[in-house]
Amino acid sequence: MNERQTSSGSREVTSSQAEQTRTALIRAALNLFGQKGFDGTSTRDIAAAANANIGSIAYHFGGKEGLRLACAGFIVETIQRIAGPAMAAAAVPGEGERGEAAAMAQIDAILQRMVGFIVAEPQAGEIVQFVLRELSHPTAALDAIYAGVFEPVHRRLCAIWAAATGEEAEAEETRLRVFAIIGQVVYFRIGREAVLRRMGWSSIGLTEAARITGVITENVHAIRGAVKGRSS
Amino acid sequence: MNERQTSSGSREVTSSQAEQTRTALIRAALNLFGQKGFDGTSTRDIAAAANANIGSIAYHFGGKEGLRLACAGFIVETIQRIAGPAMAAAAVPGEGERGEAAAMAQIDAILQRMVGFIVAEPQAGEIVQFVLRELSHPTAALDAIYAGVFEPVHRRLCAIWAAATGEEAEAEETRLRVFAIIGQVVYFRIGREAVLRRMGWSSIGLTEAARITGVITENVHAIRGAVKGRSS
DNA sequence: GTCTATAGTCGGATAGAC
DNA sequence: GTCTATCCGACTATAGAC
Repeated sequence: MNERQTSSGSREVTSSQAEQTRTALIRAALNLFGQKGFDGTSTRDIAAAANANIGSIAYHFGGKEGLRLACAGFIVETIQRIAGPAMAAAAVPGEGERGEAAAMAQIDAILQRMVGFIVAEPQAGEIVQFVLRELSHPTAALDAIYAGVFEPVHRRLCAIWAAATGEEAEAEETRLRVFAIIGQVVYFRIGREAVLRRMGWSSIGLTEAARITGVITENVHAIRGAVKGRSS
Repeated sequence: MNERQTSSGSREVTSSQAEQTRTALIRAALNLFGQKGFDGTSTRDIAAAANANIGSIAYHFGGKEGLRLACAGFIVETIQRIAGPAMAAAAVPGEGERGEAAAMAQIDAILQRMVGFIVAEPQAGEIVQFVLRELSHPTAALDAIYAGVFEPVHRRLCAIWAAATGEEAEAEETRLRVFAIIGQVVYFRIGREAVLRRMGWSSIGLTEAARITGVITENVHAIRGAVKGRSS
């Protein structure tokens, strides 16, 4: 019932019963929202999946809507934890031939990670689905995700692309170009069902992801070559 | 709008009262399903938007689920009516330098139309949204759309791409490449909300669509150059 | 063919016991 | 903090009047 921290020494890692229920609810909700949509998911299902009771949703999040917002926060944290270090570590290289080559190498690495996470990672499915739904019907949850993920990642990619091509990082053309590159990756998740049928694949695992990465990488290098060649 | 034809001779295109209600329901449903999702839309709303009564849905389509399937059929008809002639008229050119150039010209034209329709056309919004939802959670409606739209269009594009590059039309690489190209276009609809915010646009109209088309066209030409250059 | 009334189900929220 | 019982509203589907 009333769980109290024993006063003996170090506190547990704040995984109180309350916190456990909270995260269990978020994970269950994220999973179900991604799978069946916000409207298609009942709070009863969420509570059942989280092994919690219905009332706890209202208690912890104020209601279903609050739970959605909490999911957005969880997504931002997750992505920042996964992609944050990789992005930050990849300092934008200086100018010159060597810098450009280094920038392209970074892009290659990022593309591979993006395909791996967005397209092939089964665990990411729920996150991607959730975000896609928010994109087509924005709520307050999208604001958090845009500010915490979309904007910084896109800005970062623009900077690296600029370093790889000599273009202006925040030029309209650069921003559009980066969107087009992201689109190549993302479509393999969104159109996954069509891709599977057309390719005769039963799923997108490591093998298939490698094929996709190969094609996209080749495309991006070709585009970079054209952009660079244009200015000289 | 709708031709009022007496049922003398011509097909069932006659707009009897029943047929009128039917199509009004489909259009309303497509709009609302695309906007708020299948689960998020009530039959009451659909009936109200179509100026029909609730019972008529059961009468004409057997229920909400049947209405979804009818929407899929409507989408297939619409797309085939719009894109069908353009696709069919564009016969795959022969081989040789001239044929390849002609194929690229066709691709340019198709890209422009695709961006115009998918990204900028406000009327297409509901169709695109509906299809996206089906893609992420396939029902019987997707089967109809895949067979009637996705498969033929993608196959056609592969053939044209093959004519433009000398590659094999049904090679795994070609199919993936075409998906990547489509992805560049589609993302500007899916990620529209993110694009708008990042670009500082308030909507995607003719001006913005032209910018997008410009970038994507340049990308595709660059990719084609790389693929062609590789084999020689 | 169209409309109304109603049956039957399910969802979100909440009050109150523990 | 957690759980149960319950209210109220909204939904789909259907039967039957017109």
